[in-house]
Amino acid sequence: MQRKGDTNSKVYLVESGLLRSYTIDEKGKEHIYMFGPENWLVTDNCKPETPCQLFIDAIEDSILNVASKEEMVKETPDFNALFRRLNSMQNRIVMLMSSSAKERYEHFVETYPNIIPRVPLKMVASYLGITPEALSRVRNELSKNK
Amino acid sequence: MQRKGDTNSKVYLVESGLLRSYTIDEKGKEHIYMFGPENWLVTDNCKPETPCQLFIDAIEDSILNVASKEEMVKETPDFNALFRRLNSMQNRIVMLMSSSAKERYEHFVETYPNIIPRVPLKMVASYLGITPEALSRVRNELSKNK
DNA sequence: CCTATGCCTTGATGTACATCAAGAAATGAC
DNA sequence: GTCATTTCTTGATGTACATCAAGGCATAGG
Repeated sequence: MQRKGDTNSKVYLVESGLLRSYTIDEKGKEHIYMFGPENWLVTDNCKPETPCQLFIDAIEDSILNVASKEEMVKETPDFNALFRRLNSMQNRIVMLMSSSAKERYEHFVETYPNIIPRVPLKMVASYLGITPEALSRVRNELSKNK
Repeated sequence: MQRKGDTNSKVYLVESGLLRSYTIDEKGKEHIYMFGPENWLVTDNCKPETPCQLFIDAIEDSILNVASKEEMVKETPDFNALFRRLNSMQNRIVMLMSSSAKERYEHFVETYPNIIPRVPLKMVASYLGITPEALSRVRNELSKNK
């Protein structure tokens, strides 16, 4: 139905049935991102033109109302901000489920390089869901490898 | 600025500065939910009339554009669905950062009781970010205590 | 019937991270 | 400057969860 890397910018409104969207990590393990029961809107919260990171398929036989993201944009002002927001939440959840503390930190540094110098590291640790001690060791590790 | 339990249904658009929204768990530890640098919209994604679960305050001196959620609703159709969605993502992230596998499972059962019987437990485990084995042990634990 | 295949469980062991404790380094108050 | 406070680091130990391996129990197909 939808596979990682597709640029299928669809939005699925579930009329009946049950969808799931999920990632598959490098070890081949699935991480379900969301179940989509009746009346849920299932989509990859990435920008319409970018490749998807999620797989979407049906767990039960389902009836769907399919729209394109572009259509939705017309109906909803400032949808770009919403996409950004939802997208970052999504990334966050996926990171929390499937990445190590080190990976989450590296991702954070890449994504929000301007935040790092502006907050105490313990706040970054908190954002990443780890302790300041763990973050300290992660950074120690990373600086050695350079 | 905003404290947990307030029904301060405000939306903060950050013009300059830096906000953070965060939870404090039962051990008194803070879990930052989001940083709000320039041009970000910071709010608790709960319904306008419900008490907030997040604290919001400023890390740097900040200039904010404050609106009420009600105002935003008028400008954006189907905002209710959006609130539900954002709210569930937020809960999810908070759970992932601060709760044990057991707590996450209990929360899931309460929140989506209708999902459980409809999917294999291994999918629930995946949704919770744990292995099927771990979920099995958690359920084992819980059934003993009844 | 027998044999797959997928799901769930249980046990043994490993590991990433937390917790606790202490000290170093930076920051600010006076 | 001194002292206090906060931040960051380092080490020792604990624990929640993962991983690996095996077996039981279904349901489906021959």
